[in-house]
Amino acid sequence: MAKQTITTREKDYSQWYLDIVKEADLSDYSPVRGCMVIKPTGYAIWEMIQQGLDKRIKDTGHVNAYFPLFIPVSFLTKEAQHVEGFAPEVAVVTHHRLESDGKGGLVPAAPLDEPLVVRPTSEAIIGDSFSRWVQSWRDLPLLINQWANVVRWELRTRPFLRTAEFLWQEGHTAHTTHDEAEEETLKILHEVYSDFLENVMAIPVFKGQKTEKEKFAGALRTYAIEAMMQDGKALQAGTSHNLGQNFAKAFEIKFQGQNQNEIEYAWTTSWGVSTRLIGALIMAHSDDDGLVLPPRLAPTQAVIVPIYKTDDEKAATLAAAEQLKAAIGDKARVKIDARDNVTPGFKFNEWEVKGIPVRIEIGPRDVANQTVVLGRRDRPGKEGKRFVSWAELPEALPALLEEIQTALYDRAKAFRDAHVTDVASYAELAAAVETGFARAWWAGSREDEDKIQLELKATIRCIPLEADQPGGEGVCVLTGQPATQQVLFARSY
RNA sequence: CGGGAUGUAGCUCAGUUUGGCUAGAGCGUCCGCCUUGGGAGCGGAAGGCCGCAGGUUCGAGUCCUGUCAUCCCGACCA
Repeated sequence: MAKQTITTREKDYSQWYLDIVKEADLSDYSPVRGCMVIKPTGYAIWEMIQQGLDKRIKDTGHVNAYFPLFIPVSFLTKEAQHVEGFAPEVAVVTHHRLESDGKGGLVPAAPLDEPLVVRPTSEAIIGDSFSRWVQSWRDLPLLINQWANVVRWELRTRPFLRTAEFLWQEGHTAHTTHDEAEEETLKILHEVYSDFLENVMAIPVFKGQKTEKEKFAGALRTYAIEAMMQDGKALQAGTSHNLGQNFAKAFEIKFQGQNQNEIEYAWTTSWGVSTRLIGALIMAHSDDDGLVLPPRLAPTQAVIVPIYKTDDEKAATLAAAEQLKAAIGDKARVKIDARDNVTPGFKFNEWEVKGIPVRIEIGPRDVANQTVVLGRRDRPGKEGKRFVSWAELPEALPALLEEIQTALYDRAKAFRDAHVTDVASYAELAAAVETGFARAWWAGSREDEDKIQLELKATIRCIPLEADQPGGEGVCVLTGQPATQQVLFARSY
């Protein structure tokens, strides 16, 4: 039987998460507090996320570029809301040389004329570039994305969910009108973020608008996708901001219009998702046996484990494995685990902990019968095992992978639906956020939100977009006033 | 930034209460044999500035002072 090295979700959800990260070999701690080493297994998942998003970003007309890591501190002060939001957590570079202190140590020696901020996000430095790139209406829209690392000196960190340094993509665009910027903001939310999470990561998301209290520092409006984790808490998985003309005014992004001599400020947007998505992935699908990867995202979709005793059997099973891998070709991403120094049982467990969607076993009996055993990760034990002939495998495997993909999405969706409660009173709201999301009519103020956060540790995650809004009118869950919109409350990561 | 805990082998930890001979275990690693359909077994070996600095003492992993770091919980977190 498997050694239990992973804390169960029921016993300690937070520890379970940390155990999965460790046992699946996704990341390692670093000598610097809050920073993280992303190990090859974890980085391979990030590369899959990058590929899927990069394609969608380019398909919607954007191009990649790269902007500097360092930002003059004065840039950050140009947009008042922005500086207020980020100042508490920026890392600052103040010197550029180390000299010996005479005792074997090194001390910073040469102060910079102007301190440099290590980017916590790039609206400022990109706004500065945009101010020079945009002169005419012909220069718009300007549709840029960058893949980069950013630093936010967080006080409390957790692997992938919140780290001092993290990897992300940030899109930055400039447009001629408010409506065009708004359209861009929503297009990213739907066609890039939501599409990728639901169809590739198999994570159902709520798409909605942030309240004034929760929106991005400096934005006109913020939209987000919110996912539910298995403990019923919310994780903001991606954001898309309509920045209005706030940053254009702060950074002088101006253009001359088509039919007039007047100079206008551009309308800009920004949007991003990060390595936090790996945290979302873990908490959406994994179980007490380890990581569970949705097939479309899995860097390796199936592992062939040969089983043998004698040299002859070894030769026969390995040859069969190679033959089957070749027959599958590019229909699935398959790896052969030919390691000779660990037992099949060890391999089974290792690939299970690492979340590989399908395991293919080939032993002497299978060679004789021209079959393999397929085991699916989302259904542990005998229940998920079945025999398939060699001839059927190249078709059966991709079909099984798609079946698992759908099953994972359906399972996550069913879980989420079962943990969203419509609430009509404060008592019901308080009870609902203990175990999941609460949907409520809302007409409260920002102060009312603060009060609920203080008392219930829950915030308004979003005001769901039309598709999820019932329309009509109701009664505010807190104030009893007439309300025209519903919101989702939850505790969040 | 507040509260709690921990720093001893690559990893997880025991030993510290009550100072005392050459600092231990399990896992992992290396070598050999044997094994392989759900984390095998036996034998052998390597591996330590006991976080760092100072102090008390005949003697410090253990007591005292200081310091650094990490982890967990909370507050904060576009």
